[in-house]
Amino acid sequence: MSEKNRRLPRSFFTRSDVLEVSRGLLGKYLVTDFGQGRTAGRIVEAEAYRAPDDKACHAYGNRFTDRTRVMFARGGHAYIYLCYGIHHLFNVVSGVEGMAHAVLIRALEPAENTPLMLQRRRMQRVAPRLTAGPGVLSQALGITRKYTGIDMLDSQSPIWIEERNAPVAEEEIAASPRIGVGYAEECAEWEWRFFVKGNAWVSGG
DNA sequence: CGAATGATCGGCT
DNA sequence: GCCGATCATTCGA
Repeated sequence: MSEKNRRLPRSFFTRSDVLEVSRGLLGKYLVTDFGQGRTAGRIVEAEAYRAPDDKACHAYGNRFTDRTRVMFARGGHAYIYLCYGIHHLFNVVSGVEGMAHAVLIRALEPAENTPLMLQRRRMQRVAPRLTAGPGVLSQALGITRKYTGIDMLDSQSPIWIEERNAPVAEEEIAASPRIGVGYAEECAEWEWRFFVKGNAWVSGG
């Protein structure tokens, strides 16, 4: 790995403020390599989820089940689950062990190996629907829920996050309520969705 | 064990 | 803009 492309350290993920981790992930690169070619995208949209007080979080009230178990692991693990029976949604676990915080990655700007992404998406040409949206970006990068629970700081991990020196300035970041969490009562209003203003790859919502 | 419910997407009108 | 797909997970009986 070159000096410019370096994996984020554990300390990036174990910070206690999941909102800071969410904003900090904008401009970082999500990379996968399952042995059939590396694919990568620059993160341009992310949402924070935080137990125990956030009703939109799967671990609300610190609910501990087989599915939510990995959210309680220390920052840097991957939490991936199936949504609407079809879509695999990728989250970055944050906080120290015992804190069930996670960041849903909602959109990527394609950065590496778009031919393989197009093939996985069964698309002919590059367009926003290639990676704009949490379900489609997982498909483009080959991420499925069988990888939930992996530690992305493990050197053997096929999924990881790196810095490539393409930072996002604070003033480029906008916030809004999270998408699709209308059921979460007062938590639905919290502006915990962060995205790069004006970026063409941000999902419509 | 049965029933309800999604942190969505894409096709059709 | 609306609507159906499709299934793991969760909770209550």
